[in-house]
Amino acid sequence: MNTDIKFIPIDYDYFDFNGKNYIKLIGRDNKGKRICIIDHFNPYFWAILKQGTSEKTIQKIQQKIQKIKIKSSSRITSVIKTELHNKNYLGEEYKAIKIFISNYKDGHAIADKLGMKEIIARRGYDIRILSKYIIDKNILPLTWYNTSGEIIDNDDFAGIANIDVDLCVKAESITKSESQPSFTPKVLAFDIEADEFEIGKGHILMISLVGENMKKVLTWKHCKIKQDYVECFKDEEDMLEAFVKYIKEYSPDIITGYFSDGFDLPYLRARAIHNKIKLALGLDNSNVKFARGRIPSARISGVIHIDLFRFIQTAYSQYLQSETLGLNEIASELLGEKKIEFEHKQKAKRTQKEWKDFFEYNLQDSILTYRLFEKAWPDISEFSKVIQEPLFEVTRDTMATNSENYFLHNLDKFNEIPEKKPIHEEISERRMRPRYQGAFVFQPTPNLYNNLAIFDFTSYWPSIIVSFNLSRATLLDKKQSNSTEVNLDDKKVYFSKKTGFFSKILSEIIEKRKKYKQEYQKNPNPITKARSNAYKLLANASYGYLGFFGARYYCPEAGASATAISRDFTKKTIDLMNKQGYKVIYSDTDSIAFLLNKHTKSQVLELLKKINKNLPGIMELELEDFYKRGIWVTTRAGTFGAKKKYALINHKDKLKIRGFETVRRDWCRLARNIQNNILKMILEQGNHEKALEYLKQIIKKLKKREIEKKLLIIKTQLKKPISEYKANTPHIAIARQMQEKEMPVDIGMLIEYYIAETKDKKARIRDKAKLPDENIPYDIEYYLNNQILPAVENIFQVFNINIKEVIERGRQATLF
DNA sequence: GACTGAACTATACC
DNA sequence: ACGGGTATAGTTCAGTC
Repeated sequence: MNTDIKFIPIDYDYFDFNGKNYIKLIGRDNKGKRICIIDHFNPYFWAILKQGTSEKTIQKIQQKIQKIKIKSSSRITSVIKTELHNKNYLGEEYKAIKIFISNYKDGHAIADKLGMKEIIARRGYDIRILSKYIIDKNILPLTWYNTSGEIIDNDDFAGIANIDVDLCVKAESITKSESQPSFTPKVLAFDIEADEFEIGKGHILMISLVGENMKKVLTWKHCKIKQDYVECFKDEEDMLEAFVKYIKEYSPDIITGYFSDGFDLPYLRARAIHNKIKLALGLDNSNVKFARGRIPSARISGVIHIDLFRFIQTAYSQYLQSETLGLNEIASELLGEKKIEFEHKQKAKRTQKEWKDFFEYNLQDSILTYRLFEKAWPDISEFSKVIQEPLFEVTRDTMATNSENYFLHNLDKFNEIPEKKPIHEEISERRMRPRYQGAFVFQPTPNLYNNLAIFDFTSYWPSIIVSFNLSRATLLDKKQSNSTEVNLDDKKVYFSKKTGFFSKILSEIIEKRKKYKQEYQKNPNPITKARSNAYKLLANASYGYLGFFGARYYCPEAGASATAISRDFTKKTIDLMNKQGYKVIYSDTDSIAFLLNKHTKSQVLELLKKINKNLPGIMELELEDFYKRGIWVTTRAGTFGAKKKYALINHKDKLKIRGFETVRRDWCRLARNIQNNILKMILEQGNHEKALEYLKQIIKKLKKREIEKKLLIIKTQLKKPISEYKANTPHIAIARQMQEKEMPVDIGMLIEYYIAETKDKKARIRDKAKLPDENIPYDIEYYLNNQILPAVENIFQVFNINIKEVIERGRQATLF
């Protein structure tokens, strides 16, 4: 029976039937029904021919290729057909044979059989079949399609249709719909609590589930406690089975958790195995599968599992203020939610009241995850649509991979054959590469400055890459008549002036970013913002991509050229500004801070126009802001001005603090707060009087032991397994103590401690470091000399005040 | 045993 | 293994006097 439906693909999968590859799309129709579409797809790859190979030879090669067969236990893969095309590869024209094969899994094996000397490269066999399908058939995620085809039943394709959907169709035609109504997926958030931190070691005590019209906590513990959302089961096994049942009933498009790739789903799997039950969450009743990777990604067949932590880490973290990526902190920043403090105790110690709080806490985490998902959905879905990769992939891939995928999905417009991924030896070779020289940082003179402004280059790296056409394909072997020459430390490199596909795609990204940013400003909503943001992230990742060892279009020469060009422009602009009667006081990479020197704001804008007139290509300088005051200090050694460390106040009294201890999470709150307040007082008032008084008061309090302990806690991140540390630092000493006490210690955690007084005055700091709950008095001298004074010393030095002497004088004065 | 500089480590800036 | 380089700064640790 035939049918026509309007369908939106959400999940992409594939399967083999009779040795051939088929694509399985899961999504919804416009009435909200769950649909599965089976589509046929013939994977292919390219054999690139030596330029000048004769037609006759090519025909012979094609005939040879057509006879290739790969036999394995489960299938015979053959070449279905070959086609000859005129293609581009790294910007040059070639004849290339397009080789269609019956099963993509044997692509590598078939490519290995192409030893003919006329074939100079084999490409495209290392692209995932689902990406290839999307590129080739142009069936994009989260886009509506009019689909017609034959309804299939459970017996077809060896039962592939025997899954939990309303309708399964074997596609005959799939065409993009004219109307693209907005789509809201059905989402379920979940979170587990266990009595042991280590995966699988303890029991899962409870699981919360939150969706639209769904708020549940499933448990098998303390069932007497009456809470309407708590549902009680006989044991862990029953609870796990109910968890699976509820998810099936709810039938979500997306299941979301926070760190669920790394914790919740591995734990659930471990406990399911222990209880000898199947975690059959897939639409085909399959188990959760874990893909290889640094953090294994948990995949559920037919349902998109999204670990929000992973997406936030790659897409948001550089723009967030939060010091950790924990759910509570991120939710409080992104949603403005107040944090719920909850102390994780050993199970034996919990009171009835505490169990009640535990249930509520568990539910709250799913609520936060659900709301965070709603907030992130525009970004996640736009990312998927812009990059043209499925939701599962864009939420797991790093920015380098996302960028690369964007390029791969846009190569066809340039008739370009994709470059291959580097393999092991090449990767290790690339990783040995010495660093190339980076951007320019201006050596500031420490002082308090008045009346200044900052210019910065918009999208600096992308604009240089585009304007100078820097890329792998445009890098030339030698100087040509129409090439750009760039001087690097040890050599000269040349780039063609004929615009390459990399620059073209990147300039499109920048243009779209501009366009959607304007659209957002005209019509501010989460979708226009997300679209603009997706292009911004892609543009910003392009420069790092050039130097990344895993990149298909790896080109450190282009990266090094971009920085060489950047240094040139920044320095030239600084010179020009100084000659015009301004005084540049600082610069880092793409920004220039300068004194107005009696110039008016409109004169500054005129200067900006003048500079922009002479900038090449799409390079552009813009005004960041005008500032009332700014302070630069010396380094700790005190001999010269510190780079990457300054504080500014604009004309609306808004502070901008960079690099100071205030913004560093590995300093105690006390030192950070004092420094922040002192910077604020000095910048607001233009002098240090009030700040000095304030400092004296705090030091008095410190010496009288009136400072709360929570202000004295120092937090340091554990960045690798404890055993790999060569130095025995305070945070490692504490981490070891925590392990002995069987407290959870894991990579990525912030280790918290404070410095306590000891009898041995010369004891090492690590020997004085104590866990926060210990009751030994804090070490006054340490907090004074190693926290407070280092944080404020060079600020007062700007006013020629030696703060140590002032404190010492104060001490002697009290003696008299 | 005090001192010094290198090594190790963490974190920020753009 | 899962963008880049530049920069500051604390603590430990090994070598020197």
